[in-house]
Amino acid sequence: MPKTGSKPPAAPHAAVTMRDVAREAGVSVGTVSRVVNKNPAVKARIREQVQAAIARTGWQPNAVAQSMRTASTKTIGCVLPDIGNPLFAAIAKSAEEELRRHGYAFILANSNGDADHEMELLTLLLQRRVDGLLFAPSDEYDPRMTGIVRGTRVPTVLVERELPEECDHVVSDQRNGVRQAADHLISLGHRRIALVTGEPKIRPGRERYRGFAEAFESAGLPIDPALLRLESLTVAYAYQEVHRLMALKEPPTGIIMGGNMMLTGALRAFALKGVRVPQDVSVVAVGDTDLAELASPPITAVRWNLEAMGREAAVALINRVAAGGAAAPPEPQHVILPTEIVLRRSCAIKS
Amino acid sequence: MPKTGSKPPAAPHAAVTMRDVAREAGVSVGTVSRVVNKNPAVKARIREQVQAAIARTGWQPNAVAQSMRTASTKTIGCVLPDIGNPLFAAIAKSAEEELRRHGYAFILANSNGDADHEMELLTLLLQRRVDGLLFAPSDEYDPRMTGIVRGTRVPTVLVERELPEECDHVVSDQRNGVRQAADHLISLGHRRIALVTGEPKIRPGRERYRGFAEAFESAGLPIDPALLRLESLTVAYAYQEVHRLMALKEPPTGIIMGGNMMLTGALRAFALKGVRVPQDVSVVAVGDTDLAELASPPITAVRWNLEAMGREAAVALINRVAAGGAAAPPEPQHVILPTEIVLRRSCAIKS
DNA sequence: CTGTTAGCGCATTCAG
DNA sequence: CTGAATGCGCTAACAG
Repeated sequence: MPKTGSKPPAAPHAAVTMRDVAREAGVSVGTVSRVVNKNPAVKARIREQVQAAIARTGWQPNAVAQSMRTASTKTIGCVLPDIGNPLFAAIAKSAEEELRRHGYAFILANSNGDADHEMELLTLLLQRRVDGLLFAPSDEYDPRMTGIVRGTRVPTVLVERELPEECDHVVSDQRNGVRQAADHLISLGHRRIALVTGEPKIRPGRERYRGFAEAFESAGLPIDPALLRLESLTVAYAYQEVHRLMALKEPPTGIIMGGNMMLTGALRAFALKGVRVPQDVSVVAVGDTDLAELASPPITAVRWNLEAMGREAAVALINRVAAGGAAAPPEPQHVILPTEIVLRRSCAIKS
Repeated sequence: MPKTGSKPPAAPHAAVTMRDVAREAGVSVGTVSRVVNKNPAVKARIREQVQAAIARTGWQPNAVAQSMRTASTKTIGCVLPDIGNPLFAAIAKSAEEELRRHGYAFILANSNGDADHEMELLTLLLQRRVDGLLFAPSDEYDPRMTGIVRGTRVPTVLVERELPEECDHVVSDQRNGVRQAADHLISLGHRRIALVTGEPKIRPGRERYRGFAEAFESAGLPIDPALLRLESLTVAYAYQEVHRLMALKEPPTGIIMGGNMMLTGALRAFALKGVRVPQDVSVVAVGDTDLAELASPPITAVRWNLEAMGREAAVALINRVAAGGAAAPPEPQHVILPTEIVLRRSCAIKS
């Protein structure tokens, strides 16, 4: 078979490399590299030759080799408790979008709120040399976690969590949100108000309780500790504790569900027991969802901009990474997104 | 200052490498590599020395270099339409979990159902040399997409999509699900039944219509084309079309919302117009959600195991990747997960 | 303006 | 059983 002008498109898929392109174009690998990296110091004619050769060979740059050489992976690692929670799904989605617009890939991992597992994930991501970390730790006081975050040179941005001395963070103003929720119920005449939310080991747990306490304090009212359920953010916990709360001799007349998933548990408990909202109990959800909007009655809820959280976190990360430890402000940057309360029909005047 | 036995933990963070560990342990890099890779042909004593040196230096293997050398990234790329949709969030979550258990990292990207964007994402992931692809294309007939999938050597598993000749896939039996939904409404005496779902360019759109048609055919009933709305899976489309449907001179007496997000749109439309379920219209949702369960009345829904979808897809991928083009069955493997209908209180007998 | 070359950090021959 | 040497694919000096 006589040799024709152009070779077949490389061997049966023996991973075509830059060298193949160079040979095909009759130039050196350095020149191919320059064309790829848009170095302007390449003559137009040569550039075209190279581009043609790239097209002919079907070569695609090997990002692994590029990372090896440049010590930058253009990859962000993201560790969240649970992407199945619409809250984190929304944050991950908008963060991923913003990051990709800037050329970063997005490695996602779920910790399930398990600190041990979380350590493994962080280690894994660091070994993969991610350029930055988007992170919502399960326990802000875990010394292993703080050790890693402090020890690494990889820029880290926290979402809905804080390590104020160490990291940038993007959080929502849960304190004010719950404060408004409690104020609202108090203004309706409620005095026995329950708060069910997560532990103080993460920021939302602390801030929600704080907002709750502020509302009572400024109203000159005492908090009944029997109505505080501060142990978990899960649906199951919400279900169980609402159930118990409503079985009290003196049940609360108002309940604040301090967690995105928790309204589900509360509504399940109400359905089971035939509790009517708002006749039997007034409810405020923290975290607005389809369910809050479309339940009967629609549930008053505290909301904030999740899409902005992800985006802001991504922007913060990009700034840090781009600054490369250089021009970046040495002090951690903290952004706090506002919350607002959406009044619906789940809260009645205390009779 | 006299030299003490152990050096300071490397320079102020000059990325410690295997070479540093080797020097510290007084062995060669080859030996360090063997220890790390658990090569048994290393004397216990040396192994311990090396491990001590690793601990002392704080060295972490550089996964980028490993990938470069081994031509395997232990990374799976995942392109889904929208991680904000709980359906895909659940799939991504369980897939990620299974993959990580097998040592794979998980790069996630949202296509937003945009085919152009999708091409870029695929290209990006391929350049990053992912070991496999978990993918839900926006349009099964897009020739650019099929070209890439066919052309690459990277194993690809589709979820809720099919390219039966090219790829493994994991899908749910939407045809049967909608068939059951329609059968149910028909058995209740309904004849004017609307179906609102997505386009036939992706499997769920095709299969849902097929199940719908089967039910009518086997009941010997005609389909009124005016009640078919087959153009999109979005909340906005659901809202708009339900609105229009209920404004018809002869509105449907039953509606099947053929898409996970679509019940939200339907309930919004009902709320706005004061349409009562099931007095004014009976409703079946395809895709079970908190909203379907907890709405008033609770909505009859078709459901399937999302967690299994993600897991099965991950397993299929792992098998392909591990087989490395070798022992894997050459024919694509197809798994179809069953659906079931959950009867609730949203469907009434046609008066 | 383009070619040549030296590594990036590691796994893996091949010697010894 | 361990050390030395090679190269994965690419970028960035440096020469010319």
